[in-house]
Amino acid sequence: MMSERSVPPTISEVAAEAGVGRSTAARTLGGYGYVSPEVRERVLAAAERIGYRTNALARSMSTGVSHTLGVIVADIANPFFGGVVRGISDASRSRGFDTLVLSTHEDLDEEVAAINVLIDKRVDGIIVASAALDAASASHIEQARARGIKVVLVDRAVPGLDLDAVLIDNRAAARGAVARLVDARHRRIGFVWGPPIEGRPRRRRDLVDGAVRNLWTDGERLQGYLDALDDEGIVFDADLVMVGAKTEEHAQAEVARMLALPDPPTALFCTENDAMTGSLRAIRESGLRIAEDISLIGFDDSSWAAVIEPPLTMIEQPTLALGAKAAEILLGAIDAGEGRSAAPRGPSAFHTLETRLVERASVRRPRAADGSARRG
Amino acid sequence: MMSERSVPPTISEVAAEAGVGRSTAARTLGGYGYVSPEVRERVLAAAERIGYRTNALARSMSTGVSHTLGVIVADIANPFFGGVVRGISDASRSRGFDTLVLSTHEDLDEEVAAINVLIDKRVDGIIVASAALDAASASHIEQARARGIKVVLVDRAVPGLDLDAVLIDNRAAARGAVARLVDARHRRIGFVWGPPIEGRPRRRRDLVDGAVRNLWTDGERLQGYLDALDDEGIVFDADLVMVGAKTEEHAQAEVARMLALPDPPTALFCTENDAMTGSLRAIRESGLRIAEDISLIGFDDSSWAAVIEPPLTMIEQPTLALGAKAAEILLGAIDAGEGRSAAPRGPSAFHTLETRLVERASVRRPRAADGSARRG
DNA sequence: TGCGCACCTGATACCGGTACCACATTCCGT
DNA sequence: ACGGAATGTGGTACCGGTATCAGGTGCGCA
Repeated sequence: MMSERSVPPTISEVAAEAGVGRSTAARTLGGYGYVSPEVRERVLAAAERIGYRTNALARSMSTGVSHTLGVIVADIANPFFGGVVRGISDASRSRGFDTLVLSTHEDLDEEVAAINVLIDKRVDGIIVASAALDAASASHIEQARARGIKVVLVDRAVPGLDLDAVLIDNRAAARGAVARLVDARHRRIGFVWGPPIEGRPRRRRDLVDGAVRNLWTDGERLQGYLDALDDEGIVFDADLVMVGAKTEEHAQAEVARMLALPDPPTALFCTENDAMTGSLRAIRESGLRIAEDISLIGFDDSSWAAVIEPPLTMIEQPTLALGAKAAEILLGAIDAGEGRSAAPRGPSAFHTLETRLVERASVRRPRAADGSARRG
Repeated sequence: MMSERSVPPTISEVAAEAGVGRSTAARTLGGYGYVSPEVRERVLAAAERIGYRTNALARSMSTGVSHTLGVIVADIANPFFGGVVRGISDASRSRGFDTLVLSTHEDLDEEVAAINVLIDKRVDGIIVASAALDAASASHIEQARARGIKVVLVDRAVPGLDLDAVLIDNRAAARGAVARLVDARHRRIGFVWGPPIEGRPRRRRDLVDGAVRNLWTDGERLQGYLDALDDEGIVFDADLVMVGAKTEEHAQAEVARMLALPDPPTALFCTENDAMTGSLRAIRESGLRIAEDISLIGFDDSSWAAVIEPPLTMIEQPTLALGAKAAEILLGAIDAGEGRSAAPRGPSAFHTLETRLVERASVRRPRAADGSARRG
């Protein structure tokens, strides 16, 4: 046990206590070099006695490695990122790495600041769910790389950046979900959580551009929705996609608007948790019943979705796995980079993890399908 | 912009580039001491040119402060802790501090390891939601304090430890919720998420001991339940409290058991999110309707609770504020401790934040109250 | 007995900053 | 013209580790 002092003991004090030289104590405690069994024993006992703990900062200083990973996400309070961070944290800790988590509130400037903090703290690698939309706006990431810090992207790719990325196939997942709706004979399908553009565009192109220009995942999901529509030869109707602020309140308003249309949607595809709750509110207000009157599929499964009445069909993302995989790749790159600076790095790639469409009971045939089906 | 090299430039290189001495460069870049305007300009330009960034590790080495806070929670993927961490993170970043987050999976050994990591990394302060139940099992926390690291507890107090703690009044919140149920004429109220003890104890004492011996918050909430019962002179029935594994599945099983009782509960108080979803599953299976057949109040409000049918009455915890407050107190203590080691520290205290009972529609009078009320 | 070689230990020069202090200017008042 | 303050700069000793290397000891073998 250590004494009452509030300044932690150093290796020199251990050496003094054990009656050996500083370097001998350092060798035992650091686990390198040669020390005779008796001396080792003596040093260890002394260290124990005065409560010695290695100063990781000092060690990092001389070795040049910090055994710390930086993680940058939009919002740590979002359960999706919570899962990702936990996956990263568990995977890296088992390899002896700690994680410094920074949350950017989906703001690119804060992301740049976060990268700088991580550079300053000399982290060995960075995992980032970047808000950058293209290589041009991702120079901060290149900065980090130029300093020898390995970077891997998670959840969101940055088109044009040659970096490993661990993702789900947002486009395919969306397409699959919408296809499921079409299979159930829906032809009027609302898309909730669209691009935050002003006014109501009529051309698909404007919509896609708007989405892509705002958040990578949203763009992909919108594309998937469009893909599914195209697959089935359903004509696109701009009135059925939400535009504007990405808030639960606005989602509710937009869904209410869609529901009031002369030819309202019979199904809704929600790309996000708050989009789903907003939709649910609008549906309740309108007096419609889920499944019977309107079908629903959402992104990001949660325990609640399974217990509400009726239970909701949802797309499940492997959050923990996303994080764990990103950490593995990053740690691998760090190990590889140890030997050489411009190591024989494999080509960077997208690592796509599987999503799962968890079918429950919120999808049913529309009451009055405009196609061949007739009222139930 | 910096060159292609992957080793970051140091202050000496900036000095060379600017044609000044190392200390002069250090003084300009570090913002201390005296430098003439022209030289300052020259140094700044040189730094900019070669892309210099201060090595925070080296700085921490000489100054002894790391401007980093350690945060230890049970599970970063749990939305409750997600909110707390975000509160901490936002509050401390605005004061120039970064946060190192460690997640312990509710395991005391991992918590001890986490504390050691933070000691090794020389964090300036630690915020911990400890799994320790008393001072005896919290020696790792004392260790950190003995080394001059300030510690504040969040979410959970550790009886016997003289430390600041930022909490909600779990007992009062539970009591209030149960009182609300009693007001609605319920007398058979189930308690979901009890102590993980084996067998079915009949005495209150055993239950409380079991709960307290497992997790501080759970013990408090159970006490609050008991308080409310006592207030209203309702006899305690051990059959109405869940015991055993704290999982959604087991909660479901226990609620199913209660519902099958000859005199089943007419209301349920759930102390946790998974307890609530487990209960909801059991209720659905039994064919009962929420509110009409069985009333419900749960802990930890979420957007889902507001949108399901009927919307659920829930206790809302101020997660962000809990984290922010803890960070403020810790940062304050760090500032104060700067001057003197055994500073004129105010007495440590419990800082209790308000919870709110968000009344929605899951509480109604029982169909056939055994007291004065009669079937609706 | 002497030599070489394992075996073991302590000095010492880093890492990249901070901070103190000595020293060199310049400028001013007297 | 000279002492001394004001101003500005560079030298250098830390912080607490790591890592290399020189050197001391004791042993075996010729």
